[in-house]
Amino acid sequence: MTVSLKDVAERAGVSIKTVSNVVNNYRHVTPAMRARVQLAIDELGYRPNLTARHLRKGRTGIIALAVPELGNPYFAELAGSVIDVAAEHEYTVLLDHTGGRREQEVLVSQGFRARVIDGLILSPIELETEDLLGRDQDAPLVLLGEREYDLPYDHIAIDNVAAARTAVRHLLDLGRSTIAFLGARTDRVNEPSHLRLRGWRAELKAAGLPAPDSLIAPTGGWDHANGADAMNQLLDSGVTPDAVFAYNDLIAIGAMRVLSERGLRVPEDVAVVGFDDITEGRYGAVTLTTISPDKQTIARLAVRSVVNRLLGTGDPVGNGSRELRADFRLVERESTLGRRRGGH
Amino acid sequence: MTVSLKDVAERAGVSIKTVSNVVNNYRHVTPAMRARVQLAIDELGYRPNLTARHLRKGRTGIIALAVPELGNPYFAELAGSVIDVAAEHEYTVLLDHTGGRREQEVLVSQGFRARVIDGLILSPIELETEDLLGRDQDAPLVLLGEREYDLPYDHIAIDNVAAARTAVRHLLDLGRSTIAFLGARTDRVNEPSHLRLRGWRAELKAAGLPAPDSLIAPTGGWDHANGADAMNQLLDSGVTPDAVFAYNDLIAIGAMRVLSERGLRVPEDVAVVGFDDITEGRYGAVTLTTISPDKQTIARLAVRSVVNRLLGTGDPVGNGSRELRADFRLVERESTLGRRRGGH
DNA sequence: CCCAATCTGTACAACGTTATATACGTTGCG
DNA sequence: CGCAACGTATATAACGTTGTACAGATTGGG
Repeated sequence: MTVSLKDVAERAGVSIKTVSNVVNNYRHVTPAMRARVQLAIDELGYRPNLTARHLRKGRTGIIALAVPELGNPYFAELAGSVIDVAAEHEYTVLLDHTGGRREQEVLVSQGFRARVIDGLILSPIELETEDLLGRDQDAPLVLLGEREYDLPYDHIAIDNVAAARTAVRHLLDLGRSTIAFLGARTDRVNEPSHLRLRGWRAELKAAGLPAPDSLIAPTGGWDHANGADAMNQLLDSGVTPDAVFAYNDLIAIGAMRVLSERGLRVPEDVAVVGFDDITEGRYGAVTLTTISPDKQTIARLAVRSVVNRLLGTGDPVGNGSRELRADFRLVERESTLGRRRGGH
Repeated sequence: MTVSLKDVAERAGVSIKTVSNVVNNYRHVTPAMRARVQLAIDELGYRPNLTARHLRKGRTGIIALAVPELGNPYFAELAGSVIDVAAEHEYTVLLDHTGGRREQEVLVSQGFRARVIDGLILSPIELETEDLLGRDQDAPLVLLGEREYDLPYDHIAIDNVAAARTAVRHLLDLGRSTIAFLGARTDRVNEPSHLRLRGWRAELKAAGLPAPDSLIAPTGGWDHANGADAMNQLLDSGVTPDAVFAYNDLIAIGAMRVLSERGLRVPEDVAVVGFDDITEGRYGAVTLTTISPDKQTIARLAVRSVVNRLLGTGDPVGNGSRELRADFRLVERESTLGRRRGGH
């Protein structure tokens, strides 16, 4: 059923290796010979067995991408970009999601279906530095996102502190002064690593405003429901901010729903800024002002980092870690500016 | 660096095959021997090379899932489910997206990184029957979604006609009579395969109402922007429906945004029903009534179909095609019922 | 106590590919 | 003309695993 090099070789009356040479476009093959072999290949419909090739070469041509949750459009969109960029480099993407659970993240970082992948792009949530210390995988690892590690792996992210400050500044410029933060981590010890929260604090301080904990609404997760819960909790606690900066767009949108339910207008009563720039934010009843990370660049940097390490090119210091930065920009929409007259 | 059966065998002072037997839990291995080998395995930190195993066994343990667009939350959520179910069966998922382009779909169906995958789950948009006729892949193929093919492959979907009729009936029950359809295909010849449109027509007819083409708004794609465009086009054409049934949730949400921009209230002026039940629909200013397909079941059926054919179990007629149906239900929310008093 | 049946472990080949070394022609140059 | 240098194709050995066939050890029944 399945046709191998051997079959083609027999048909063309040459050796197996010659067929292999033709398939791999090696030099030192006469055009006549090439044509003859190619004919046999076409006639038999030969296609290389990648498993065998990879066993021999020690590479599989597959890189894994592990994100917390595919249901979060940010990660789904990012995954789409990674798949496309990987394809440009002739790599295929094996996708996994960790649910943001440390246990799963460790599992993935340690081996992930051992040795079937050449490299790994991981977007961790709960993973800790020590989880990666004992890693003896030869497959290159690239880390994505907000977390910071002092480890010899490339890390790709936007400048989260600067981005958060930009968002808060935008709200300050609009004359808001009581700016809540929605979506802080509560389950981790090293809260300092929460860069967006740090940016929120820094910008408020720079403006001479207080940044009390009462304005911080923690969440257990990062989706609509968590945003709604956090907003309710904040309002129930007696605090009524005139602006909200959310950890991500899903939380922001969940919060906006609650504001609407409680009769508060966005942005007149409460202005809202999110983070991620997912498509969803562009089509609500009130479109969402948000920080837009350059997902294309993030995907490109991540794939390139893995591929370069595999090829041994690029960074001469093969083991050093690098901080690779992607751009971001503030996209101003109705949740802070209000709806422009004239409709569409 | 990488430790193989050979290394373990040398350390334990046994043959390679004995180590293999231990690894694979074969019977006829004395407990003493098993312990001795296991010790060596642990000491050296041996882990099987899956590439080699798969070359030998002819299976890779990887199934591919190809969806039109990961940016569409429906497919992202479905992909998440497929990954989970596949993991239960000890399969890993390789993910690709086709952009809904026929060319890509054909490519994927024909080989997709030839021979590296054991099976394929494909959700086609533009693919035609003849594209699959010449398929000589041995990897089992399962088709997902609305399209109908007369081909020897399992097909998994909900009853789209019935679902569409349920949605339209809901609108009729609310007293609406001018019900538009948003998101018809215009670029295909065999429009008859558009089951949701068929259901819309059938239910209107059953109610003794006309189903004129003027109430059908075609779209070029299936996202928010297409829905917004279609809604604008429909209203610009002078038609003002009192209800809209959209091909999917993204189109419905895009349409709702336009309705709001044009000063039409949902549901008072125009009631809206979507299709897919994506999370996004639960958190807008007006939550979306929608048809909710059982994604879990779809994922389960799809993976099982592939796995069963690989194992040769299940369906005794190995070549026959089967129509596997998943359930759906109508989820009634504010876009048809209005917002309940009392807020949250 | 012997022979057959069973249990335990081993040697070898194979999966399909590519790398290495080599054989055999051709050229090219002094 | 002779020898080096090169271009072209081949045979053989891996990559790491598992299936097959078999050898040696153990057991059981008569």
